[in-house]
Amino acid sequence: MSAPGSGIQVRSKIWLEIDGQPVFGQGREELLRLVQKSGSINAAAKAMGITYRKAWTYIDAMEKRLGFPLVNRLKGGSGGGESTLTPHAETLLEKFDILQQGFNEMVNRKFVELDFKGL
Amino acid sequence: MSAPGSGIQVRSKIWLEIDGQPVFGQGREELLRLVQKSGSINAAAKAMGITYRKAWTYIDAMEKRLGFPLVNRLKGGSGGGESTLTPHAETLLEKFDILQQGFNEMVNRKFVELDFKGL
DNA sequence: TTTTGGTTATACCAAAAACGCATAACGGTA
DNA sequence: TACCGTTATGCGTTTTTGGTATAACCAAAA
Repeated sequence: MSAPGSGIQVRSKIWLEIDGQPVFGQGREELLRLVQKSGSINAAAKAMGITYRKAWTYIDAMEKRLGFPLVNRLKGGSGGGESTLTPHAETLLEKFDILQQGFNEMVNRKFVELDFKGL
Repeated sequence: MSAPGSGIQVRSKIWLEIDGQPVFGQGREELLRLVQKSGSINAAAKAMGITYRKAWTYIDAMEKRLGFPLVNRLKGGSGGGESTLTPHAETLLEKFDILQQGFNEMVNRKFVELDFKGL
């Protein structure tokens, strides 16, 4: 058996909830950023390595729980369709990014200080 | 529909992983503390409002992944049996508690500063 | 020696959630 | 009108989770 504590690592996460239901977190942030960048839910899903179905479900759930749209969707057209972020979504991304900044680093620093590896 | 941002709240958590598998977090910390206090996995489960089955599964998974025992278990005997924490478990609880201290408060402060309610 | 009682341990079935494939709807463009 | 790539969704399958029932265990009491 390996030495106690080896390979152990700390992880942390922040997310938003409404009525105890998760509404926004790191994974969904990345998804929205990729939609913003690519103009397509489909392309964003591929970039994340998840199915379109899953990406769509995430976005749909977010919007239903928040009560306002995050993505403007267009079906058909020249490119087959496209998706852009609403101003609400942009604001959300901006604030969440600030909220998250530095937290992981801080946690990791404390983790090392406490010497979890040498339990 | 309600005003945007109303009812929204921030949540955060820290946990330990080995090979990407969760090994220790807030729920499991509480479970171990209750085992410590009551001397029984069964009593701890009841106090947390979960089934013995679930509590046992948590502890078993933690031990398997960590590679060392957290709970000394005794079957049978006068009280039917009993469970106590190993020194490793005590150390783990202590360190994790420090790691977690202040984290939630800090997140909440930043959340208010950013005015998520008024998205 | 036998029974009792409360705990640990596990097998097994049910319910729920996640997953992903298949298919329809859509509308510029050629 | 046919085509193409995207959005949208139904539905069966797989995986995960959960809970109930049951066995194993052993000190002490009967």
